[in-house]
Amino acid sequence: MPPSRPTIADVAQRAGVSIATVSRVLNGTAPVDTETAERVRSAIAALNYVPHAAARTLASRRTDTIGLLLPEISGAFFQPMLRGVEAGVSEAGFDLLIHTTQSRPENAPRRPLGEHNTDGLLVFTESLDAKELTRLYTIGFPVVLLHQAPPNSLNIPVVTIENQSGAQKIVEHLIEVHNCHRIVFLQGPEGHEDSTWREKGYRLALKAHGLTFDPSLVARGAFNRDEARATMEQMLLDGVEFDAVFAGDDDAAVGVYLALRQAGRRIPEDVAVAGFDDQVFASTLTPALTTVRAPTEQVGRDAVHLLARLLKGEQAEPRLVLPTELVIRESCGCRG
Amino acid sequence: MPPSRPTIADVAQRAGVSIATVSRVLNGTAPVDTETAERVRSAIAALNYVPHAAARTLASRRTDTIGLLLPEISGAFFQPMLRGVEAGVSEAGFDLLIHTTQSRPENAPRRPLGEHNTDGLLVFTESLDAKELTRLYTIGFPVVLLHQAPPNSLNIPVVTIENQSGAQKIVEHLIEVHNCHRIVFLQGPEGHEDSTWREKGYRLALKAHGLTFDPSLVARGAFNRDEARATMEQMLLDGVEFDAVFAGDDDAAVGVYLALRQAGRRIPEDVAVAGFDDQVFASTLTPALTTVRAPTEQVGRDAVHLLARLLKGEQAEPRLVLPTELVIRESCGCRG
DNA sequence: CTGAAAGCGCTTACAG
DNA sequence: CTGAAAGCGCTTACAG
Repeated sequence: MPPSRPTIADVAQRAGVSIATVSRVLNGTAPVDTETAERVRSAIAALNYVPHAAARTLASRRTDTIGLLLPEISGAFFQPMLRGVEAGVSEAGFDLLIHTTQSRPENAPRRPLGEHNTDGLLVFTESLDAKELTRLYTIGFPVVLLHQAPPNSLNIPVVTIENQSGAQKIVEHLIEVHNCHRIVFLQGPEGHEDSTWREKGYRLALKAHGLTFDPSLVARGAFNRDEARATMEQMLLDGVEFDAVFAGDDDAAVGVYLALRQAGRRIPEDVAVAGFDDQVFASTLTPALTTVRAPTEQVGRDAVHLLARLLKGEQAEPRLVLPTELVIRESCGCRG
Repeated sequence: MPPSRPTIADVAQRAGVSIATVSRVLNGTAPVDTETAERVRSAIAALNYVPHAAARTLASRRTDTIGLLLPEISGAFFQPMLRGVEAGVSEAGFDLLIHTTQSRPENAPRRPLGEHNTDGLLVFTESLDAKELTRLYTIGFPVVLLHQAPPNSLNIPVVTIENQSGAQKIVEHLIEVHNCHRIVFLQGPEGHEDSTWREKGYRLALKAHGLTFDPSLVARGAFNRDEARATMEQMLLDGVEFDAVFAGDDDAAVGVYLALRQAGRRIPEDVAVAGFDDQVFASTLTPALTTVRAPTEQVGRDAVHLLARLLKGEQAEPRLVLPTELVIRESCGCRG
């Protein structure tokens, strides 16, 4: 950077004051004579001076920035969450920096987001390992977890949704209203907590209606269209019998639609289908998808506010569980 | 952070070496005795030491991080671009930090992403003002612009797409194949360069076929579903006559669909409709949308590689214009 | 191969 | 209200 940027010393010199004074007018951290302050301000303007954030961070140990760690950013699921986080961050007066874990180069142990460049972190499921989470906890760095309980029962706050009761309700709808008895459940990715809870809800619903759990009806859909489609095709090939599919989430439900359609099974006449999330596209599918609405945008917003409270040193609830809601459309057999 | 993190001095002390040596094994910047290095490495492991990036940045003036500046992140349009950027960044061995302009708190002149925490910046249309762009250029900071020419004819590289010829081709298709004569054009947001070029293409197509340009057929769709819908409804109310709509982009095309449907106009029988981008949903609309495919993911990927070359001090082309392609489906009147 | 020391650009007690 | 100076945690010539 040859012409290079001006430093606080350049400003101080031009204004004929010490760098301490420049720092004070910059941050409003101590009273400065009006006239002096004016001189400093015009020096700043004349030089087009912008403070060097890394230096500021190093000296002050504050960044006014919140970090968001996600596995990926391009999934439709993350859109509402990002919207909520952006809104929350803006309301709370912070800056937002986002990093997606998926884009990490292999075996590069760098930490693009952490205590060195943020005041606190929002961490979505699977995007930080237990070791790093423990390290952050140990040094007292503020973290809020999204859709994931803390490892080793660390006391890290969590914002998540009512997965279990949502799942239970939708499966019970399938059983009670549509008389389904052999209901497939498609699990999410390995170790994904949302999936674990939804499976519990699924099992509870079966149990509540005296249906026995059949392991051959459970398989991995990975919350992913293509994987769910492949799994469904395999079950069809294997001749597994079923009259409904609870796809785990809406993305997987789309894969189920594709597989069933290709196999000539009608939805909902031959097979009822249900999703989870109520993503934007759910209502535009044919038939419109019956699903569970997850307040994903609110999760993002609430997580930011919770973190903001932590940053102020205030007390914060250790666990926020946002309610989900049944959305009955047509894929279960009801009429829109 | 009371228990606080260990520093390089702690590691040095524990390993019985100087901090310079620790730095060397950390960065592999100079040969270190195997045994010494081993001692240092175990000290690092024992203390769970992680270098403080702000300090490292301040001292070394490198971050190994690329910044991406976007107006927003939750639009469907940005998904492929983000995917491309993530892939490119990962291939090039950098970290990625994303900031959305939209989330900036009002009148807070902070710079969440800049020369202090990144080695270079990818800047999408409208997300950085001319003044800041000029400042970055002046200090020699590497920047690549996306879908936007540099202000004040600064020599900043650009990656964009063939907007004009794409637009011209699709409008000519409407004229030549479907005999449309009164074609509405919906402009993008104020000052949006993609829109300017697409409008030029639209006008060229009219001109090439001897159709006169009618200002009453041009209105703002803002590349936005709801705004396009409202605009379309107003035109319908005003009794403007037209036999086709080139919506500016696919999002706006959805708004056009909604407005036309509500007014009882059939697509394509009464009105032909065309979009731009070929977003994921374009093929699933009813009728399937005729549009122009924009290589948005490739734009993201190429921009990263261009920036990476800049960072190595290599020469880079000042302007990369990726080709677009006509995608004929049903909304123009062709049969799928 | 290794260390002492200067320096990166700021903030913040401490004096005055 | 203002300045001199220490310090934030690193990297990197410079010596040896």
